[in-house]
Amino acid sequence: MFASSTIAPSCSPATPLPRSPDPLQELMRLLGVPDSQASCGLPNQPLKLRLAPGATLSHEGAEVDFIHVVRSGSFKCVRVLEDGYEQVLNFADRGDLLGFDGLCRGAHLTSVIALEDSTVYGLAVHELSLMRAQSQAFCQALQMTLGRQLVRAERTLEMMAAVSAETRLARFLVWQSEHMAERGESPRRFLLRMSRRDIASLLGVAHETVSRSFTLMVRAGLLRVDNREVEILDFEHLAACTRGTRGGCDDPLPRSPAGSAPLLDAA
Amino acid sequence: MFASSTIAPSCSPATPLPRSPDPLQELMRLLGVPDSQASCGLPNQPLKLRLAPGATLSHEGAEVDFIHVVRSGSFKCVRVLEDGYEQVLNFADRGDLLGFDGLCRGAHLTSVIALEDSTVYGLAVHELSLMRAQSQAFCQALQMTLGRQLVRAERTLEMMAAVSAETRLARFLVWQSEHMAERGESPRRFLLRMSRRDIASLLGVAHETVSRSFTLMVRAGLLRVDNREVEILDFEHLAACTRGTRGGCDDPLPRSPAGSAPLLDAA
DNA sequence: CGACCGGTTGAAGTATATCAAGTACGGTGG
DNA sequence: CCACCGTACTTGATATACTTCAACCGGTCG
Repeated sequence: MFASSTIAPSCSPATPLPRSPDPLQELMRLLGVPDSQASCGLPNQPLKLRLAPGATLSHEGAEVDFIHVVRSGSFKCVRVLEDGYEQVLNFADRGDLLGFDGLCRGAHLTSVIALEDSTVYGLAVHELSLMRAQSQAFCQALQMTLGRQLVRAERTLEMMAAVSAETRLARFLVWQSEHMAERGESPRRFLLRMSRRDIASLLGVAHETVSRSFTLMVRAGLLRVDNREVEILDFEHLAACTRGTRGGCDDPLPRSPAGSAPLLDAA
Repeated sequence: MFASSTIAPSCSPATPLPRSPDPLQELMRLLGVPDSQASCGLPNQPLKLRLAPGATLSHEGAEVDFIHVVRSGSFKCVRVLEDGYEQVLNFADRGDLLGFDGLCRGAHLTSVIALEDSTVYGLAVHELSLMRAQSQAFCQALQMTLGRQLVRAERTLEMMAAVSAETRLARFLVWQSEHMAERGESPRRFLLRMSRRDIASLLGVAHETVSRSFTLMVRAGLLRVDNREVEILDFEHLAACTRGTRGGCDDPLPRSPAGSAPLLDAA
C-alpha cells in the first residue's frame, strides 16, 4: 500500500502527437549532432509522445520496446525498493537518453515519471541496429549521449559521496546551476521541477533534512528560496560548501538562527 | 602533502606488451561480441598495456588519447577533491570500459589506478570513428558496453543511497558476490582487491565504520572475514541487510558482543 | 469546506564521524 | 638477525549531525 501510494498515479501513459516540423532533424539536434550531418538518411520518423505530470514513461521491470530522448519537460528515474521506499536515481531533461540502461538487461531498470508536461521521442529498439547501419552520425551521437549519461551518473555519485547533508545539497544546487547555464538559461535563478522528497531521495537523506539545509543556507545568505524557486545569492560561499567531503563545510553554516540573517522576503 | 600521499606512487605508467594470440578477437570477446561476428575487419591491432599495482592508467584532467578495456586485473577510478580526499567513484575489472566518460569532455574525469597486476587494451580515440565505420559489430558492442557501465553506475548509486552503513556494506558485498558469479567464480568466497579505505570512500562512510560493520556482520554469523578475503555464510540474512533503505536493517545486527557469536576461527 | 499534499519546524534518540590508541604485517637498514 | 618504520586494519570514547516522530502551515482539489 505504501509502495502504490508513493508511485505517481499511472494515468494514460502517453498520447502520441501526430505531426510536427521535422522530428528527425530535431531528434538529431537533441543528440548533439550538428545540423550539417543530420540529413543522413534514417528510415522512419521517430515516435513523439506527450506525457502529463505524474505519468510514467516506462515501468521498472517492463520489457524495453523503445528508448526515449527527452524533447521537453523533465523526468525522474526511480526504483521502488522492497520496503516501498521510492529511490530516485536520476533526473532527466532535454537531450537526455532514457531506457538505454535496460537494453542490455532486457527489462527497464527504473520507472521513469514525468515531473511536468513533457514530450519525448521514442526509438523502437528493433530498429536501432538498422539506424546504426544507416547513419554514422546517429551512431556516433548515440555514443556521445551515452557518454554524457555516464558523466551525469558520476556527478550524481560525487554528490552523494559527501557526508554532510548541506554539502550534498550545495553540490546539487551548483550542479543544477551549471546545468541551467549549459542550456543558456539563468544559472542564478531557476525553478526546481522536483519535490523536496525527490531531492532528498536522490541525495540519500531524509526530506526534512533537505528542508532544514535549505533554511540554513537561506539564513546564511547563500540563497533565496520561494518554494521550488531558487535564487543563488552567493556563488562563492555556496561553492565553498560543496567542498569538504568529510564533516560539513569548511566554514560551517550557523546552526542557530543567528541575529543578522537575510530572511527570504518579497521583492 | 595529504593529497600526494593518498595518490598511489605514479610509477612507470604502463609498459606495452609486444605480441599475443589474437588481440582483436579477445578485445571483441571482452566487449561481449559472440565469436561468430568478431571477424569483421577492424583496421589496426589494439594496444596492450600492462600495469603494476598502484600504477595509474589515466590521470584526472589529462587529455583523452585512448580509451581502455580491462583485460585482466582490476582498477579503481578516483577523483581527488580540493581537500585532498580521494573519492572512489568506481571499481573496474575484466570487460569494463575506461575513459569513455572523458571523451565528450575532452579530458579524463577520473584517475584510474591499478589495484593489482593488470592488463588493458587501448583504443586510440582518433581511430574510433574509423572502427565504428568498419565494424557494425564493434559499434554495437561498444554501445552495449556503455549500457553496462550505466547499469553499474546505477547500482553504485543504489548502494550509496542507503542511510545505514551496514546496509551499504551489505549491498556492496552482495553486488560483489553477484559480480563474481557472473564471471563464473565463487559467489560465496572471494578476495576483495581494494583496501578498506577504498571501500569506505565508495560507500561514502569513514573507513573505521567499514571495519566496524565488517566486525558486526562477522559476529552476527553472516560472514567470515580474513583481511581481504570474504566468505559469505548466510546469504539469506545478508540479503535482508541490503533491504531497508531507511535506518538500518529490518533485523538489526546486535550492537554489543552478544555471547553466542561465531567468531572467525581457523578451519 | 474538509482532506490531502508539500513543505517547514521542533524535540529526542541514535548512528556515525572523529580523535586516538593499539595490533599486525612487510619492507628497510643497521 | 633484529630494530625500525610505514601502512592497513581494528577497536574504543566522545561529540555531533542526522533520522525519526510529531505538529503545524499554506496551498489545491474534490
